[in-house]
Amino acid sequence: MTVLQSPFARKLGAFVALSDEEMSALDKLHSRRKVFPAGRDMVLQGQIKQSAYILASGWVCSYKLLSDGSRQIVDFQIPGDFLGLRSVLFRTSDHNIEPVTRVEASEVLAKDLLDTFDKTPRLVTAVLWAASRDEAMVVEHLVDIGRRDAKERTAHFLLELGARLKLVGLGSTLGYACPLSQYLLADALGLSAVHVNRVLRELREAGLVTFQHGQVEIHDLDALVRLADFDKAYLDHDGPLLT
Amino acid sequence: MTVLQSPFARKLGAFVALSDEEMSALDKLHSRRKVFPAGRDMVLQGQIKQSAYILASGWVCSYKLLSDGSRQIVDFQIPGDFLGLRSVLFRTSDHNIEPVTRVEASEVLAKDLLDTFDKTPRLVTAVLWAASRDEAMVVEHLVDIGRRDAKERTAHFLLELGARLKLVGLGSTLGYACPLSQYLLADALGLSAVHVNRVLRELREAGLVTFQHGQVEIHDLDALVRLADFDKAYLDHDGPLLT
DNA sequence: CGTCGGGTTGATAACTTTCAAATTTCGTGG
DNA sequence: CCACGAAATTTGAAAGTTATCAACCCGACG
Repeated sequence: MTVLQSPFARKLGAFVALSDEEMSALDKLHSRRKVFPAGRDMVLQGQIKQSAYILASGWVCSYKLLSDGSRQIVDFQIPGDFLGLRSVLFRTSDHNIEPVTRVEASEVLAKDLLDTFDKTPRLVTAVLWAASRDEAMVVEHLVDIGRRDAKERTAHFLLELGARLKLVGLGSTLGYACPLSQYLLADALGLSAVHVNRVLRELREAGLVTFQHGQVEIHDLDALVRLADFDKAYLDHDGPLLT
Repeated sequence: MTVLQSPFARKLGAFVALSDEEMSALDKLHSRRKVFPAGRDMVLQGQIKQSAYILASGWVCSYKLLSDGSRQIVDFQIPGDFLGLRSVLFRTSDHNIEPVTRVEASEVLAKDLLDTFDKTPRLVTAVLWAASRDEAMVVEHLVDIGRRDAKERTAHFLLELGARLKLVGLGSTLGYACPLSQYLLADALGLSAVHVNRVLRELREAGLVTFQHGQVEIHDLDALVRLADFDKAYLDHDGPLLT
């Protein structure tokens, strides 16, 4: 067992107990380190032969554009997350990926990924698990937008982000650094930026949570959890299922 | 190559060219045929050790309940779809699955699934692909709810359902049989049933599409596609990527 | 010093829900 | 074949939520 695991390897290891060989196959995927400035898309909707990425630092968002110019952010990715799996598995990408901040990521070529799958098949199962966990998050996001009003929705979103960041050591129950603008938040929550602003004010004035100057501070976790009907079960999964 | 492939095998074959051995491993998963009456849940949120299912006939929906009693339907599954993968991969299910009609399905025990993965690893890749395709649908659903108004949303949903049914031979560009009530539609679209009713009337009166008596009839496909900003790219993927 | 991208606020308009009450459809037993 | 009750659909009116439009403020930055 390597001492210096990548966050990505650690995540997969949570589901499949990885051998040294599998671990080193994962390490090889990290060889093409790249840097992306904030704002310039890494992956484009409709484009073919895209790469995947393993995020080392920074935040990105994946989103879809509609023909009327509006956009929906599907998810944010944080360090340790795997991006663009669908861009590789399908011939053409069905979404865009944009760095929210400056980003460091390892590019994973489609061929390298498929080769790795071929040589170390248990890694496929691990990736399947990781993909399912991502899907669970998208599903929760769907529920959020479909059945919660703006206040509950925003609260839920901030809690989820906090829980995810905590898992990778980037936040605590008290708060976390959050580089998102209210516009990004709006596009993720399916609201207008103006309304997000009002909702954040309400949450702040109610003493629940503040989001200012790139910092989320959770002042009343219990009340927030209650308001948002937040259940983090879909995020944690203890101990490897496959040994 | 077997002549009588299951719809599920055919679907996986669209991504990975399957050997006879892999094909027969898939067939073995179909041995526990079961029947479920409409309305009684097959899988329950929070329950552990659930099975997965391969749907042979009938429709089911997967949904989440909120503490205030409202629910959000995440997706409908139609014959050939694989259900409850996440219930197996995670220890406990994060969603409910309810048959919309009488349903015939093959139960797939967690152990059998993982054994199959172990013995025929390429099937894992195929399942990963299928899961990614499902995720793409959930993502599109998310965009639908987040950024389209009720009319566009409903139109998009009816088109997507049609496209999916056409893929398995259960519908055409002209229409399809649809066993969903307006309540189910509402829970899927994040609307109230009353509003769904009004929107359906508008679509009908505009001469675009009718949904009555369990039958969806598409009267003006072009206009509907334009209204909904529908792009079925996320649904078709021609020819196996892995050979 | 001027511009520009956030953030903030108010007023108004648009969309959707909720509540309440018909009306229709459908399965079942007589 | 008909009657009946339950479930689904339909419609209107009123209330609530969120978007849009239009300013204004502020700090960063060239």
